[in-house]
Amino acid sequence: MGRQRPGTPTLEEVAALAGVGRGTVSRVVNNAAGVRDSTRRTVQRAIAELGYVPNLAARSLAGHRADAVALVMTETDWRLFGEPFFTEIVHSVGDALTDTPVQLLLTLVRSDTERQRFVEYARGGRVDGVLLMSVHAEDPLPDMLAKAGLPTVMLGRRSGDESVTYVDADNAGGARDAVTHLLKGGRDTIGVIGGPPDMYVAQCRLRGYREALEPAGVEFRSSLVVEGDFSEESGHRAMRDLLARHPELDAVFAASDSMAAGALNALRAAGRRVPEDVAVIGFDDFQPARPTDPPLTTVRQPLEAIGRTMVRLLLEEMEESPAAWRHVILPTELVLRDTA
Amino acid sequence: MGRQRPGTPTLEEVAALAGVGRGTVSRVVNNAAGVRDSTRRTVQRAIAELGYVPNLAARSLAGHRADAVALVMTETDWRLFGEPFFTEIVHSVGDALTDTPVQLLLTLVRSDTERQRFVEYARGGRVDGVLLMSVHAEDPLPDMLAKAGLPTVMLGRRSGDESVTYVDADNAGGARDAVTHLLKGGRDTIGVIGGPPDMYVAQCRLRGYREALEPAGVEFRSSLVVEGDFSEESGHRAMRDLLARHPELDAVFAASDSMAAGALNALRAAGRRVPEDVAVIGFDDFQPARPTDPPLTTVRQPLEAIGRTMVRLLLEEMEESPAAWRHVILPTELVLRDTA
DNA sequence: GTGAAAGCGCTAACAA
DNA sequence: TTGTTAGCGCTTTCAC
Repeated sequence: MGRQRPGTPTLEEVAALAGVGRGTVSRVVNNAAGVRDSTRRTVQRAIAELGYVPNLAARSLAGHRADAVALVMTETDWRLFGEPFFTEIVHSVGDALTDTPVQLLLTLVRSDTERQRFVEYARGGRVDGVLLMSVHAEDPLPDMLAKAGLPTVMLGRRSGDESVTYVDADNAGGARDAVTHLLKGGRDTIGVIGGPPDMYVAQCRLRGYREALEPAGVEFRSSLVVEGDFSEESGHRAMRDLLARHPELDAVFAASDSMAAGALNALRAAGRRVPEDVAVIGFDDFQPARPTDPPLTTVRQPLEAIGRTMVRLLLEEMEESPAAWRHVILPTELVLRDTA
Repeated sequence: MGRQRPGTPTLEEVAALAGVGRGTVSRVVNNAAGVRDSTRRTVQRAIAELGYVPNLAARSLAGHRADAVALVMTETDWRLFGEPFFTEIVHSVGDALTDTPVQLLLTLVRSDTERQRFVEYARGGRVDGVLLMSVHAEDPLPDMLAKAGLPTVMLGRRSGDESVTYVDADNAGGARDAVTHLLKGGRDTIGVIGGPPDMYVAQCRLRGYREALEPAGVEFRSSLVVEGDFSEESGHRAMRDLLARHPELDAVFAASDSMAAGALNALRAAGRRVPEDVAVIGFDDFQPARPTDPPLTTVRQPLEAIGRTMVRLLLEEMEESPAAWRHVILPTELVLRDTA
């Protein structure tokens, strides 16, 4: 497991070649002020000549920082890897870090072994902060990191009273908007394809559904609620169940776009026209699975803003460890794409 | 950008509490031999009491290794993120590392800035080796890493005479098998949906197609070749072009499963029955995009073995930097799934 | 089997 | 503006 990369020049050798002290070279390398321009150039030449690259372990040890942050995906998130949701978050996090010297590290945590390994990695000082995509209520990782005093920001929350800094979308509000839109369109038998009930995000979206029904005077019926797992396949299955139970339904709100896509196909297979007979609204603003799919009305999450905000909060916590955690909830937007 | 995590206990404090020397604690922490069992237990108790976690920067600095490897995805690979291809590789790489103390770091390189940042990270000694998924011919990253003396293993190769250690599937052979199978089934007007011509993997798969035609006495016609970019959409488009040019074709070999899925839909939209009228074979053994899709005959790459082999080669190069690079080509397998 | 001591290469504080 | 110096916390000889 050992490795050597001998022959790597050190600060000291650069200093010797440039005929200056170690401190000066360090200042040049770190772009610090207080170095005469001519000196700086001399040093830069020496750096180039030797092909000097700073030893990051030494820098970390002396400087008490790693200049790196981790974006952790748990087993659960991993399934979302393919979703534009995930892609966009990673992209926006990456974008938010481009102007900093911070390296972004994606890590996959699938088992307790890996969880343990990662915690040791993080506590060992290899990263200055952690972004978590995990949202499952029972995941101990957020608390392990928080207990270790590591700046941590979560995407979404595990429950209503989350004790770790997080950024979330207004899930209940988005769902409310979607269902209200359907009601205004004259639909009143609206099925719901919900997410896993143990995920807070799913609870919120279901709550939004109920909150929209009330002011419209439409009674909530639990037989109109079917449970999915955010996957397209589960949406398909759920839609078939719903149709069997309520052939008369005229609209469906799905808690994710993947499930909405599955529902769409199930409806078509059953001979229903979408959206004429049954309107479908999804959540997340993923692109349709196939280019041949019709555009779907959906609740858009501001993914770019979510990623950017997560980074902002993390960097802030890294600067000055704040006394308390903070929460940011970002608004969603109903994107109408149906022709009917 | 600064950060502190004060109050973290050090080796020295553990040694003091346990009433032993620093060296002994180090041996215990690293599970090294040569410590009396009773001493070991005393030390472990002290470690637990203090909640000691090794400072990885110090360990790296003194031990000349990082106990971490990076799996780099370039912009190009990023699009594959969603594909089971990618997922499986990452999983098998992760699996291959579970029994080692090596942390796997996924990193995304989208721009020259990020490329530069990563190279500094790697050359700075934060990782002991690098796994590359990039396969584009013009990517300078492999050479940058090789020049820096970093153990590097690529998935796929950039050209026929690759100068960096790599693991690849037998792409030409797999394509040959697929097309031979079609020919044996009595199909002789076989369209090809190829990948980007600047990618070696695409060249190999196209070559395999030609190699299969020859012994069968079927003439190669360039009008039967259409270029895609591995995406489902490009497969759809390509299939329409092919149909327009050769309405009489009775089979299609697509250089990726995504393109095969796109082709499948285009064929259906054109009223062709699959596989009765037109047989389709893909490559990669991705799952069909939708649960409602019929199973597709495909050329399976041994993804698990590829990931495992990459890790094995990398660990070997990390142990003893070898004099020369090595190549491993793994066989593919034709998986028949069509009913016809 | 164990302790002491010499670095690893850098940052940052302090002198000059 | 620049050089000097004291660590950062660990691994690894080398004595004992």
